[in-house]
Amino acid sequence: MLKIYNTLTRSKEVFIPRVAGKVGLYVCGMTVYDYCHVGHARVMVVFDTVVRYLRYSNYDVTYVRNITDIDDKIIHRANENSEDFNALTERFIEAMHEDERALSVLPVDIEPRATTSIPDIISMIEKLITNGFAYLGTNGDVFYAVEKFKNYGQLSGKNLDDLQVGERVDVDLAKRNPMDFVLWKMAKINEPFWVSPWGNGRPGWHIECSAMSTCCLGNSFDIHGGGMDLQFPHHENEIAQSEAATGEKFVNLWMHNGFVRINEEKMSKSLGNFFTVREVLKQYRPEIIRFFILTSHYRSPLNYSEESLSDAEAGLTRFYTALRDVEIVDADIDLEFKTRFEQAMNDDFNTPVALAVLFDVARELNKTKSPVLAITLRSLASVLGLLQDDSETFLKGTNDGDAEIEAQIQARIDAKKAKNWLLADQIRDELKAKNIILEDSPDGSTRWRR
RNA sequence: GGCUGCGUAGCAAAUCGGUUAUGCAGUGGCCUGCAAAGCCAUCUAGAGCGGUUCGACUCCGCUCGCAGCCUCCA
Repeated sequence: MLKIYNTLTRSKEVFIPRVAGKVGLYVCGMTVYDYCHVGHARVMVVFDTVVRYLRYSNYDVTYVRNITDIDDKIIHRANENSEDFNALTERFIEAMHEDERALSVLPVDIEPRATTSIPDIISMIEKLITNGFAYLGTNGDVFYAVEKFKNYGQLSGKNLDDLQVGERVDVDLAKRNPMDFVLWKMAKINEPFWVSPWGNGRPGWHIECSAMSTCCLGNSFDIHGGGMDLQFPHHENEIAQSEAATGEKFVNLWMHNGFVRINEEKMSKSLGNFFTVREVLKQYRPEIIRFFILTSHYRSPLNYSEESLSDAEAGLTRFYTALRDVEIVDADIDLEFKTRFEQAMNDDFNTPVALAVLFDVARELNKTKSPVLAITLRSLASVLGLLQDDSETFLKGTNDGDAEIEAQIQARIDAKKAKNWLLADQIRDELKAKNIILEDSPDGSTRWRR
């Protein structure tokens, strides 16, 4: 029985899909004006793992994750680069897909873009105006009137009266209420625009997600996810928009993942303290990043550090070492470990506990070399998107220079046969200086890893 | 000011009202020419103060500390 923590109720709930056996999942994706950083990688990996586990649990999942390909920052960056905004977003969408593939993130089912959803966005804004939830501001922008929506604040636990409006941001006098937010923004000179009943302009940020999610998944759907920082105002506003437009309950279950931190501080673009996925990939193999992300529960903070990454590498090495030399056969997996793994994942996708179960499998496997345990380890790990590589490939890395290493190892084997321990140890030390670790087998052969 | 969440051993990270989490590192042993890998054993816990309880790291309250949101943010 799968339980998931619902931000809306602040408790773990037994997951019951609207339609038996089917799950509609929408996750707020990236604004594509720069490379993805580790924080974005966390969203991708976490929800990829959620989807993998739901599918493993025999749910028919429709996974939608949008791309925000028009907004102020994109326009700004395109201007900085003297580049067409479409060219800019295309570049970063391609880069994002590359990062995802590297991290073994499976493609989403539907990847709607704001710029190709304009008619849906306009029609939702029209409904909001008709239903009395939106109005034309004095500057020509269309705004959502938050006080018209009686449950405003239900997700974030905020009360309109308690919010310190205007303390750090100037109040826009075009709005009736300072908390009102823009649905349609008039284009300034030289800005990209789309034609609408309210003039040439572009959609506000929040409305695109309401339009795209309901278009792809229906007025009501099962799970909506995203980073913690989107809880307010983004997701709060999505609820207000969608429910005011459709008159139906928008989403049953809200999932929010925790931040990646650096030195106990949120990793973010605005703070400038971020590492892009491709930067980290220069130093660590992609599976290490994925493993690192899954060593922490998705709602907990995840502190990024060199030490955490090398710990992750050590952990993966242990797994791949255990899998080495064991024949992978087609067999039923060990029921006890399978049950423990599922219990962990059923408890709000508790990947740290699931990994602990896999480490227990690895210990047994090391003791017994049982093919059943090997297939158990590999198939359960595949639910987490891990351990699908060949052991030798992982342990040796992809660098070249292997022939030279093999030659030195042969020289050492000869030295060992001659009981020339001094030379044998010298060769081993030389290789160790190049981060090559040797392991002698009882049969006289030697193998190595990086 | 309002609202969230968190505080576990050297590091990372979970579970759980009473029984070994787990990984890395350390220590002792087995194995090895010596190592490495592996196996076995083992040392470091639960911010502080109260309360509930036969018993609390686990539930409740308060204090302190940290992070986040209230502005774009995954």
